[in-house]
Amino acid sequence: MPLTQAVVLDAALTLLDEVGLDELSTRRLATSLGVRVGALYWHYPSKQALLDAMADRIIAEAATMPLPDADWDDKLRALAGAHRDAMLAHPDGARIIATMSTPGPNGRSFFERTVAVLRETGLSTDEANVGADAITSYVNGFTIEEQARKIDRIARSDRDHAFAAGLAIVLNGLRPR
Amino acid sequence: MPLTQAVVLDAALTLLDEVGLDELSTRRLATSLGVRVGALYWHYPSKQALLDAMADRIIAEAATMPLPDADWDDKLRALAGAHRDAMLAHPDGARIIATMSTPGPNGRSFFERTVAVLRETGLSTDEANVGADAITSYVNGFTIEEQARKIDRIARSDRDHAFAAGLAIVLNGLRPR
DNA sequence: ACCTGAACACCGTTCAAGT
DNA sequence: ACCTGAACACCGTTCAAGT
Repeated sequence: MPLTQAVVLDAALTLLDEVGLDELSTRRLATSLGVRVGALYWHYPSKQALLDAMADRIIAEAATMPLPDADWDDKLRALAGAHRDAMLAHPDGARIIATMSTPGPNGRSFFERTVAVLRETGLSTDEANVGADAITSYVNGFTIEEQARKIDRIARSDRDHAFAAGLAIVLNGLRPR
Repeated sequence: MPLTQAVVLDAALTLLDEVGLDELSTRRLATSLGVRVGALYWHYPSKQALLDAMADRIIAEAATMPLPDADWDDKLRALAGAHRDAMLAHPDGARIIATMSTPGPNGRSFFERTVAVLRETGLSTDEANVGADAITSYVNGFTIEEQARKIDRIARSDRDHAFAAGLAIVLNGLRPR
């Protein structure tokens, strides 16, 4: 059967999990699929386009995760935690998100979910966008640093605690008064 | 005269400014210095080691910038702004910081300056470290996103405003009560 | 429509040998 | 001490030609 975008994408994520981003070459990917390199370019116009698709797939889980029926801050904690977990689920996941050229549909819908929760607290659209930007920037910044430099050097539970403590500061800054 | 680490580093930053990170190869760098590729490996053990040195040089300006004689939040705004400006001063500056394998002396001393300001507000060492982590993560996350995707698509003044608004949320979360 | 074959123009790194 | 020459083992991308 012929290749499809979805098959190439799945193989790319599998290869990422096996070898990491630095070893993820189009040629290795082609070999893993049993085709020649050139074949990939019929399905994706460039390696970056494939990386963009991988990035959007990585946040897909966070974008579709069910929200807890709880207070606004618990909802935001759940969203931010799912965002971080999605990136940590693959080697260099955060770096792939950080380097993507443009956010995909899952990335945008994840962001809109955060905006929606903030609107529930009484924020205007502009204020909610700023708030979602602050949370997203914090999560991305923390997780990129964490995944690039702390993995296997600091225990996961300690990193979870540090993440929660910083998030608490951001959420505290968003608390309605 | 023979090459030195400093000369190689300066040439690498110049080349970065000219062609960006994706075109910054050891071979182009060697050509710009008038030597063969192998010569670089006498001064730096790997390209990543050179990128780490570039990262630490990029934050150097923020690490040595004089602090305003003002309130704690104005000091933190000055530090965070200098941090962002330092990364924006070079193409892909934020990406180089995000991808560095380990923070250098300037990066660490910049972080310690942030911690010191937070301690002045009455926070414990642990609390100040969490706070500095939150601010740093926010600045890195915001600037990576900004530099990767918004440069030349959104006016600098609008990006400055968005940055300040998000930072205000983080600082608000750190306000002593 | 989808892929192969083969090329083009590159990479980062190593290391004996030169000076 | 510092660099050259030359190689090793790769890259991403393109595109005529095949099926």
